[in-house]
Amino acid sequence: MSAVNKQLSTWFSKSVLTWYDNKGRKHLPWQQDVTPYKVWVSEIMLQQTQVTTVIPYFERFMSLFPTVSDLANAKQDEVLHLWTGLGYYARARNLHKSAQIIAKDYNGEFPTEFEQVLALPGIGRSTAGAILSLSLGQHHAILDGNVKRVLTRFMAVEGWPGIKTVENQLWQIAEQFSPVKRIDNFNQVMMDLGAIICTRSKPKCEQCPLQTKCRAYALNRTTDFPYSKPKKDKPVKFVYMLLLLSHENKSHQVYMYQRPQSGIWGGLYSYPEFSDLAELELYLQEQSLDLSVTDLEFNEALLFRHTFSHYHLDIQPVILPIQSKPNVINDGNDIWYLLNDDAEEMSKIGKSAVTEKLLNVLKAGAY
DNA sequence: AAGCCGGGGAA
DNA sequence: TTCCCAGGCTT
Repeated sequence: MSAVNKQLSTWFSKSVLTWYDNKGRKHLPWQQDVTPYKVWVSEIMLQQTQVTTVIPYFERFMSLFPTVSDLANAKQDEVLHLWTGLGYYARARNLHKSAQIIAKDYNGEFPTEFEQVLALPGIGRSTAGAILSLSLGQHHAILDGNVKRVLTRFMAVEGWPGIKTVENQLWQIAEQFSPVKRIDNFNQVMMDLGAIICTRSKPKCEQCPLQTKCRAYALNRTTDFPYSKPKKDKPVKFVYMLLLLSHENKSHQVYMYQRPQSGIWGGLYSYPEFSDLAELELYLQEQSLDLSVTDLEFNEALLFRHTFSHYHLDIQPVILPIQSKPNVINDGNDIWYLLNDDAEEMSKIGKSAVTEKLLNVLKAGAY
């Protein structure tokens, strides 16, 4: 394992810190009146999610939950509701869970020991380092997607960073490049460089403060790094989604149930799913709806594909208007969701983007 | 080490 | 279409 030359390390940090002073980002919402809480929330939201997407979510979140205690006292549904559309909903559940731990074990004050922060659900090594360095100036390295890109290119690190040995190597380089002073600015500028200059495609090497000593640039192989993940074909899954529509008291309502905490869309409200028509038929019988699948007329034009990171999901919506609500399905863990626009604010529930899409289908169909 | 977990933007 | 993004957790 080759240690990084001391001179190179000094040159590296000095170069990027000068660039930070001139071009670094200093006006992001979570960079104003910095606190560990704000940095924490932003770091969680920014996991696998781009800055421009996060900003409006962050603003709403902070105005609803200004402190850790506010978050801890909130209902999980409120938190998931604010998270609707952001994805990776375990982040929201863990954020909420952590807030309650902080309220209970740390009197509502965000912990300041690395090990304590690392122990909170949803916070790994990089996020813990980011929170404590950016908000309190503690000396920890970070290794997110931006830093990985900058470092793999600068040092021409071969191999996919998902492999443990490569990742360990990157952590070592990250630590050796970290300056004793201005660790907060250093970590910030590493992310800035990765986001603004050392981009995935078409990196702006002409503007890069590291260009003269960048190995990938010298080799004319910038786009080789970081090595991409070996690809695998995504499997295709299929589901029917049942949109049970009730029309009562001049209002349209659709049946939704809360999904289990684990698995896809954990804790979010969604529609009943069926893998085949036999299953759907059985469900209708159980609900005493006096309907058979032969009565169903689903519009195949409504079929659409939703793609996850690891599989494709083909979704066939089945819209089924009914005269009166069956009293069998209501198990206390479900709701009849009002379709009126002004009713939306009343239902503070977490929904997936797919759910939102189907709600729009219903509204477009004048239901 | 590999799989799971979302959604959107870029190319 | 595919790929990746301020990753972490589970198996």
